[in-house]
Amino acid sequence: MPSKRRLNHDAVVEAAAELIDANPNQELTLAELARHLGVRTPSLYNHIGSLDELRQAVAVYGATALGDRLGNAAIGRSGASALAAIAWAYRDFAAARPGLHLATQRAPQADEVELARAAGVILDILRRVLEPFELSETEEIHAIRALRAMVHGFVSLEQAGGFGMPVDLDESFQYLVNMYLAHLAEDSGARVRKPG
Amino acid sequence: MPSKRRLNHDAVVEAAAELIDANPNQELTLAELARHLGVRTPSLYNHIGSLDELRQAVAVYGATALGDRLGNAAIGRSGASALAAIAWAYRDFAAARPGLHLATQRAPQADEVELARAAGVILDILRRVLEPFELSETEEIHAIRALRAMVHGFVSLEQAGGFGMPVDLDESFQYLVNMYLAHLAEDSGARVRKPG
DNA sequence: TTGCAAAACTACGGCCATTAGTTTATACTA
DNA sequence: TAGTATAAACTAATGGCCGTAGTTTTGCAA
Repeated sequence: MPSKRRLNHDAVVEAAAELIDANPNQELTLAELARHLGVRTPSLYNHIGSLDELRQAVAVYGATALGDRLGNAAIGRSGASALAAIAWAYRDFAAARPGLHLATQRAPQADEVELARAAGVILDILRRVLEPFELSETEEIHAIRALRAMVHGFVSLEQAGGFGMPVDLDESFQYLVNMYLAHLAEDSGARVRKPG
Repeated sequence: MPSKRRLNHDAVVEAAAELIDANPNQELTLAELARHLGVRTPSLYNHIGSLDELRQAVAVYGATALGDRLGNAAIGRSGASALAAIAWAYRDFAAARPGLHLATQRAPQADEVELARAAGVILDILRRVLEPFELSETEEIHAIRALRAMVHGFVSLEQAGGFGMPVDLDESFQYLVNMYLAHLAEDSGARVRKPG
């Protein structure tokens, strides 16, 4: 028997995240969320400004959760090992919270501040993990963009059911990660081997 | 002065594609499409079954257009040159028709037949272009998945505004393509160099 | 010229987001 | 412990959307 006065902003955002994880393909509605929370739709407006604002909050929530996971994955590792762990942690996150991962993609324009902060955390993690490879500033950005594109693309296609062939997806993902690490080792190794 | 009896299924689908290209971020509505076509919303139902069915038709239209572009890009090229041309053609397509590219992603479940056909065309193009590398069946699938993931991921992040750093995006894309081609050459080259 | 099929229309129902105004529960104060 | 203020719930209502039913109109074909 739920008493009144039990919701708050975070509880609504987390419930929305659960809802889209349960049904990643259909989009979030306030009506469905209210039903799920045992509340009338207008009551949600005591805690959120609008559906769009809620979507933004969910995106921030997802980006923060993702950053936590990636940061944890990198603890105690360095170099190629850390990069591989991060890549797999990203894929694990998307598998565990598919709706949240999707919601994090659709970038809203306004109120970028919080989302940018969450994205900045992830960027910092990647930068620190790439440090030992001693890339130039430009190369580092290329490398970060490449990693993000590869991992995000693979996971998105996988979740959309875009990979139909009967070959193990884990192996394909490992193939992709290996490609990235080999390229990085080659670039970095070439520089180390040719010091002056 | 538009006369009556001028719409048909293809015209509606193409108008929908134009509409989402003009506004890739907001989703397709029949009301807006009808306004754009100078027609009342129910009139559209003479040519489509439902909004969902229209979305599927737009996805098929987009996948077919993409397949055409990729096929054209590969004409007269082979090996690494063909792969690079295909990657760039994909990115060009997404830049030219951002809404159509997005619509092609969201894979509907039902009526997969037509979409599967369009996807099969693209798969065949990639397979034929990869032939000279003489990969095993499994390696070929890994290679196709990797290419799709990289290109799709880069383009998706680029269009979502996910790349904020001030470094040229063309160069980053080239970095990614080079990584792929180098990996492929190494694998293939290793096999050729070590024949027995 | 006339008839018919298809493509347009009007009218309507149901669901959704959102706003306005009201009631009620909880927490703080005395 | 009793009273009050605040905030969170509610009901009611609006306008937009998709989709259906039934009607009118158009353009082609006989």
